[in-house]
Amino acid sequence: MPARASSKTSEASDKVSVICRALRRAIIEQALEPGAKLPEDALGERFGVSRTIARHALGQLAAEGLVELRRNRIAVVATPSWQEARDAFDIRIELERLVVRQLAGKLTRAQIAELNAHVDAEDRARGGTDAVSIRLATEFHILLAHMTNSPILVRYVSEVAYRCCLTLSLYSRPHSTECAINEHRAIIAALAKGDEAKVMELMHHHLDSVANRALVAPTPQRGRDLLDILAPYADEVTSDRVVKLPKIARRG
Amino acid sequence: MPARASSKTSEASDKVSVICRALRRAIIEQALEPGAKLPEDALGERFGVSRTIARHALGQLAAEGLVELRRNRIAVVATPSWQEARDAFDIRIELERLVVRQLAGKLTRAQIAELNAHVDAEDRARGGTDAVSIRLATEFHILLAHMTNSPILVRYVSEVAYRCCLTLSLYSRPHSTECAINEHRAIIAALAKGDEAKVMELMHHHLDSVANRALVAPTPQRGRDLLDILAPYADEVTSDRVVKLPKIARRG
DNA sequence: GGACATCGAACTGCATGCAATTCGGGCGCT
DNA sequence: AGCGCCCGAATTGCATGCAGTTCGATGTCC
Repeated sequence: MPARASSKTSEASDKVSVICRALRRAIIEQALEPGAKLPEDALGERFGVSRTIARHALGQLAAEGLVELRRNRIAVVATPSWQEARDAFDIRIELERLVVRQLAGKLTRAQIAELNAHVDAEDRARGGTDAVSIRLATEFHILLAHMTNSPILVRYVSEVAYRCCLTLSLYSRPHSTECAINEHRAIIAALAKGDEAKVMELMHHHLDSVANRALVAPTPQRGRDLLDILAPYADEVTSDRVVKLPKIARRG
Repeated sequence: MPARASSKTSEASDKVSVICRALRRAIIEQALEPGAKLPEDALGERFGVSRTIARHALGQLAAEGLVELRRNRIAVVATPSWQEARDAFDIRIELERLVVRQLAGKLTRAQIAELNAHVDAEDRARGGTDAVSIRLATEFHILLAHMTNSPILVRYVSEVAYRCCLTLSLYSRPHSTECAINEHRAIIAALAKGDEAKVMELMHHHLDSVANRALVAPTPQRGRDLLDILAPYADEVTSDRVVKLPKIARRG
């Protein structure tokens, strides 16, 4: 039997929403790297809308944490710190445990088939680029969330999964997606079997290992802002004698 | 010792942010009831800004789930369904268990004092209106989240707590806040003692009982839209013979 | 009395324009 | 060369204006 009566949870077809979706996808596929500039004019021109709309879209994405917005400054793709990335994964683990807890033993045959089809797609994409693999893996989790029919859960899982995606492009070493795919299959099996405890454990382990593979160590440097890197050392500077830093390594 | 090095996590001082904060507070204090209309013009005039800014603020609040935005229609304060309210509480329980798990045994004396001071304030407000009590109780949880120094966790806990607040004004019977205050004190004590398992259990029970006190039963009706109420019955109507409803009970 | 059509007011969707701020390259100085 | 300054171009912050849609009161007919 289905987990709950179905209902549509799709996003509106506003121009704003269209731009949001496009940017979101570009970001998680790493077409837009963390730190990439997103000027309102350029976005507006690219999508055939006015700056007002582009601006609104950036506001939405900033609310989701995918974009960083500072007053009077060009918006940039978010560059989460290592700690923020770890926090995001911790939250994600709890949320997705909740997802599979609600879903265990309550999926229809059609839903299980849909999940399997998705993992098949992941399998086929193994030869392609990392970006596509990562996107598909993320979408598997979002697909699961959708099946709870809880719009709020869908929103939070999606957001936090996107954020995790973002961090992968910052801190990840070239990783193998194969074991992740197998873990997806195991989760589907446990869901179908209805073993609630088992599937929660599987999901926990799955996300934890993804996080550990990705967030190898607090080795930022790459893509980090100089000021952030030096922040821990700032306390040692007496405030009346501020060190003027030479302008090197300033990412444009 | 402190849980983590402190950092500021306050919101920007944009005009948009100011309006967001004001509306958020008005909503959770029930000055604005669910379903209340929020025309862009009126907001702009009230806050001394243009419609563009008011519109942007509404977009942000919609992203947080506090406001409902439908194309070409006046924005309204969100009216969550009973099921959505239950979902929000379920998510909240997981998130706040994570909060206290991270915090157990890691609070400074100053932080514990701050928490106690807050609960004292809750105590003093017991004679006042329900709205203020609810707001203070909610802010206790947000204060806890802040102490994790995880901006992401703060954001999610805040959002979901506000949403829960919103549902209280919809489905809650006149409730007693006293036991909730005692539970807050118990949580502080367990945090100070560093009993991780105990505090997670306490938080779980606390939120669950708040939810159960509030969400007494699937008894919508009040403040619900007629169409939503009748949605479950819609399946029984053949689509070529749509029943035209008389225009009653249309909330303005 | 109650359902329906109609029309003006109200409101939203969006683009554009102007002021204020930031960015970045070139110039002069050491 | 290296560093700081300055100024024009680029960019954001915000208000306003116009077109299209919705809302609701009124009048009309049954």
